[in-house]
Amino acid sequence: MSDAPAILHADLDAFYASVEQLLSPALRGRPIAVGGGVVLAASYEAKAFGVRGGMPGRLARELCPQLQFVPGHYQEYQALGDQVIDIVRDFTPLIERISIDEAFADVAGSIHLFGPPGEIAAKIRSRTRNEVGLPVSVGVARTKHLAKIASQVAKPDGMIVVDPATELEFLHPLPVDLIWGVGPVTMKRLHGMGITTIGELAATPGRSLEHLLGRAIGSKLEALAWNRDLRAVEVTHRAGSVSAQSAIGRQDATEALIATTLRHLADRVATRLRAKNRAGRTVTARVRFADLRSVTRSVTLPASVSATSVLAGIAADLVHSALADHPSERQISLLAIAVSHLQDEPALQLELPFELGDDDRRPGTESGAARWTLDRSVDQVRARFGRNAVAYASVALAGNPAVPDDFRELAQKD
DNA sequence: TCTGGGGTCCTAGGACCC
DNA sequence: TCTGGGGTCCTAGGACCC
Repeated sequence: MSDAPAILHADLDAFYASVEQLLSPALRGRPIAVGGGVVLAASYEAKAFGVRGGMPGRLARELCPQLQFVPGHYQEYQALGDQVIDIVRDFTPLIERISIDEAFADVAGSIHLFGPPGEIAAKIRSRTRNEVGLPVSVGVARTKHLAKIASQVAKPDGMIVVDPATELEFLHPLPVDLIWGVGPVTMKRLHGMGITTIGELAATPGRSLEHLLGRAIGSKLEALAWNRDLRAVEVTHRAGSVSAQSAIGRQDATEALIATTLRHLADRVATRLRAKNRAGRTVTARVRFADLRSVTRSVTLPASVSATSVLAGIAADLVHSALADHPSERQISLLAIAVSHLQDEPALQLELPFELGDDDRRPGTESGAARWTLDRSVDQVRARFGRNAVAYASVALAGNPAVPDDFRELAQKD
C-alpha cells in the first residue's frame, strides 16, 4: 500500500528567547533579547517593536527602551531542541533536521498508527507544550516546501494543514518572499517585474523568470510557485564544508593580528574536522575590509588537510595573497577559514596519542603526520578536561570574542 | 539596519583534456 | 596552421538559509 504524501514541518517559535522565558518566569510576557552586543534572538514581545536577530544591541535598545537583555543558556538550547526532535521521532523515523529548532518529518507511513497528519501535528504541538514547555508551529502539506510555508504562516504557536485539493488557493495569495530562496535581492527584482504574490509569480512565463534571475533560480521558482518541487525528506546529511569566522571590528591588518586570528580559526575548523574523522582538499580564506566588502582566495591541494598548523599556514598564504591584491586597504574587519572537498579520514592513530614519530624529535622538522598526532592528543586532553585546557599561547591571550563559543557550537548543523 | 556565525547552492570564466 | 564541441575541474563572487 502507498499512503498519500504527508510532510510535516515543525518550527519552534523565537526559540532561544522562548527558552529563556521558560527558565525564568519573570521574563514571560516581556520584550527580551538573548545576547548583548548583538541580538542573537528576540522574544515576540520584542519583535513587536521591530527587534530582530542579528541586529546590533544599541539599535535594539533604541527601538525598544524597555528591552531586557539576557545571557544565553546554550546547553539548554541544545538539550531542549533535542527533546522536541525526540517527540517528533515518536511518530516517524523519517526526520530531516534543518537546524537546532526546525525539522521536516515524513509522516505518510505513520497515519495508520497515529491518525491523519493533522492529528499528528496537534499531538506534537501539545506534547511539546506540555512536556518541554515551548511553543512550536507546525505546517503540514503534500510537499516540503508547502509544509514550510504553512508553518511560517501559522506562527506564532499555530498549525496549518494544507488540503492537497486546495493547495494553490492557499499558496498563491501569499507574498513571494515567503518562498524559500527568495531573499531581499530576488524580491526586489521580482517587484521590479510587478510580481508581489506567489500567484503572480506562477502566472509569469518560466522563460522570463530564467532570463531575469538565471536558469537555476528561474526554473526553481517556477516549480515552487506551482508546488511542483517533490524533494523527499533527507534523513542523513553530511556536511560539505567546515568553516569558522571572526569579526574583529576595524583593525589595522598587522601580521600579528592576522597570525593570531588565523591560528584561532584554524584551531576551531581543524578540531571539528578531526572530531568528524574528516579532512578537506580545498582551503578558502576570506578577508573583509573596513568598508565590509570582502574577497576570498582558495586553493585546492593534492592531499586533504586536518592538521591545525598546516591549515593555519595555508590560510595565512591565502590572506596575504588577498591583501597583496588590495594594497590600498589598510584595515580589515573579519577573517574566515573554510575547508571543503571533504573526505573521510579514519583516526588510525587515536589510540597512540603520545607516540610521536622520530621526525618530531629531530630539531627543525615537523612532519604533517607528527602535527596530526599532536593535534589528536590535544583533542583528547580537551575531551577530558574541557576546551580551555589547551590553547595556543597567542590565542589564549586574544581576549573575549563578541560571540560566546557556546553559541558558535549551536550554529553548526550536525 | 552599517551588520555575528556556520552553512548551501549557483554562476561564470579559464585551464585542460579528449 | 587553423579549427569544432563537450566534459571536468578550479577559482571568485554572490544570494540565501537558519
